[in-house]
Amino acid sequence: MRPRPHVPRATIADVARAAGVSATTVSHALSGSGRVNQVTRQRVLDAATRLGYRPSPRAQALRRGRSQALAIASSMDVAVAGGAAHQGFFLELAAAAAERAFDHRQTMVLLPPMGPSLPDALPGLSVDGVIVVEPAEGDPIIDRLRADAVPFVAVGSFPGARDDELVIPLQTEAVATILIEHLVGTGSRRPALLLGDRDRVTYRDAEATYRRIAEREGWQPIIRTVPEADGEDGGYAATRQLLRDDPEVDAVAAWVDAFASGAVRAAAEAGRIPPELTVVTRYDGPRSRATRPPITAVQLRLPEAARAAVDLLLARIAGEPAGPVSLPAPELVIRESSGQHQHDA
Amino acid sequence: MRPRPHVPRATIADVARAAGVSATTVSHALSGSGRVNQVTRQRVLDAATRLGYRPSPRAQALRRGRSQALAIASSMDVAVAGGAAHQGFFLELAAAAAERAFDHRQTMVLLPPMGPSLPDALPGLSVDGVIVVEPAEGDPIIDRLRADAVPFVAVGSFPGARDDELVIPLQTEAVATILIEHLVGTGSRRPALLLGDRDRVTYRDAEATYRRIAEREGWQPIIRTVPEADGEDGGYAATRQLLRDDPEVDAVAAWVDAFASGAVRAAAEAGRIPPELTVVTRYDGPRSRATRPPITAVQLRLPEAARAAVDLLLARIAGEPAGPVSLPAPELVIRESSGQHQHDA
DNA sequence: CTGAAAGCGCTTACAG
DNA sequence: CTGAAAGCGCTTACAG
Repeated sequence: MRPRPHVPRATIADVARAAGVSATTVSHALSGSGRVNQVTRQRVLDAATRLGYRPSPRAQALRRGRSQALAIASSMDVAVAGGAAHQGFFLELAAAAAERAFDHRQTMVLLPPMGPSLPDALPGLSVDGVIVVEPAEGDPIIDRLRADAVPFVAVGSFPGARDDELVIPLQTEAVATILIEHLVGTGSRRPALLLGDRDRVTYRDAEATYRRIAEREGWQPIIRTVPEADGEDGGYAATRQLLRDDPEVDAVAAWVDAFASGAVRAAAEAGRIPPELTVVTRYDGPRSRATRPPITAVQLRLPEAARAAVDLLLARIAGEPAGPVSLPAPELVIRESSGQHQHDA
Repeated sequence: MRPRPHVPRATIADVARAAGVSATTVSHALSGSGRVNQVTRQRVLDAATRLGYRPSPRAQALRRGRSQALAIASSMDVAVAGGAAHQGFFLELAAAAAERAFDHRQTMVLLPPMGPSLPDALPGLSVDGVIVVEPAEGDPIIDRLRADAVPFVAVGSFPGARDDELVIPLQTEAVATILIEHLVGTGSRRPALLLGDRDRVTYRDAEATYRRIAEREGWQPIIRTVPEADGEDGGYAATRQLLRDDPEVDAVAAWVDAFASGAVRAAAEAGRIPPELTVVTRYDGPRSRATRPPITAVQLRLPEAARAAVDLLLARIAGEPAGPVSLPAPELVIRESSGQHQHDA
């Protein structure tokens, strides 16, 4: 029972010797490829079991040119995607993607949040494809992947995507509409929009939707840009300034959840609590729930998106055509940061 | 500028040819090992740059017998560690571990939460070592790792750990003491303890600490066991039963955060809200913060633990002696689920 | 300082 | 049905 420690793993040659056949036959018998006599096959199987043989994944990877591994990377700055809390959007996707990959007998490599050395590290990875979360315009990760011709799929559309590149849309237009219409519904007359300073499709869609509805409602558009790298503090600073510049502002749609936490803090400091000033954000995650008061946000269906990303990427790697992706519709989750308005209405 | 697509990656042979030297010399020049003439080295470097050469990680892995990859696995059941939310304890560790691994030029494989097929998949992984989160008695992951002689480090002590096995203690005694003494401080006279149904060191320590303090305080020990696989619903059911059996119970220390959410729900249903019935849990994570009311818990210093785990594991793989690990002390985070008592006291 | 050769452990035409 | 041989792309004694 007790396996001998420090004994090197059995190789295919060991099994071949034990079964009295060639390595070729062992390979065929174990993989099911090629014709092998039933009796021979059984002999090989027995020998393999007896020796506790497991094909070396390293050798298989080299020989096949496949690592049976995928990676997932976020192109968001650490302050937004990682940082102290290490929770949220990216990890929710990563966990679901890892599970799905495992079901496909693939491994999922968790890459750290975007930093200067991340793109350079990509070519050294032993993976067959990469999932890129919300790439931006001129994303260095995308550039690198393209240059090295490694298959990838983006979660979230991105500016400059080519026709043959795979994208799982995060329905950002629908999400933006839900959120901004919610502001309309809560009676806001002067809502501001807080976006990150990169060119991302989610920001574009948010802005377009906001402007469209603003025009319809007769709002004067108020849009501020926050450096993504500043995270929560950036949202705080921008909101503080906003409220000083224009005390009439009665709502803040902070697109990034970290910004929203900062916005809530700045609002509280200015004595502007929920019924008087509403804060909403795009992603309903640990952060929107943990902030006091909790922040109204949208259920984005990230696990479904992650699973679709894995399936699509694997199909692409295998050279198979990929079917169209359809995700369940996003849903508004009303929390205290705007719930009061709701009741007032 | 624009790299040609579909052109296969340059190999060491291509570089050798371009530089007019042997592959051996290319290898030496690039790795810095062995003596290589400065002029020759430069020629090699130039050729490598020109061709965009990157050593194949697959070939290096096979040749060196190292994959430059680690994996992280949770031995907790899916209902506790993963499930719908996909957040929490395990992911907080995984994210910090991935960052640290990256700093060491290693890759981190995110394994899905424990399930029947997980242990069997282990030998097929191309990794040099594994981080196992909170193993239990007879843990199948540990068994497998031992059998295959793959280096591992446990985050959290575990029953049956051998002398030469690496462990990052999660200071469970200190944590248990902080939590139970907090119940004393809030004036609880009849606190119950909710543990999972596996044999884990954290449960052992919690129970021992609880019994010790109970004796000192003259409490009658009330301990219930919940199937880990039942997650939040298990905590709910156990607490409901508990309150029916003994309406005098005035506090529940639910060791697993999922149980604690269930406990809060059951308490609310029974009309027993915070000042009257306190709930505390071990891990201060997204779950304890997101539950209404938020739950008093302990800041466990998981990122520090994850970093120590990576460092230790890498040292072990390299055959280096590993220094002793010391983590910052855990700290109580008082939230509404017990905060009122605090004020009453 | 430089290179020919072996070998890491497989898989896959190819031949018999 | 079975096996000898080549080769995936490196690194590392070893020899010169």
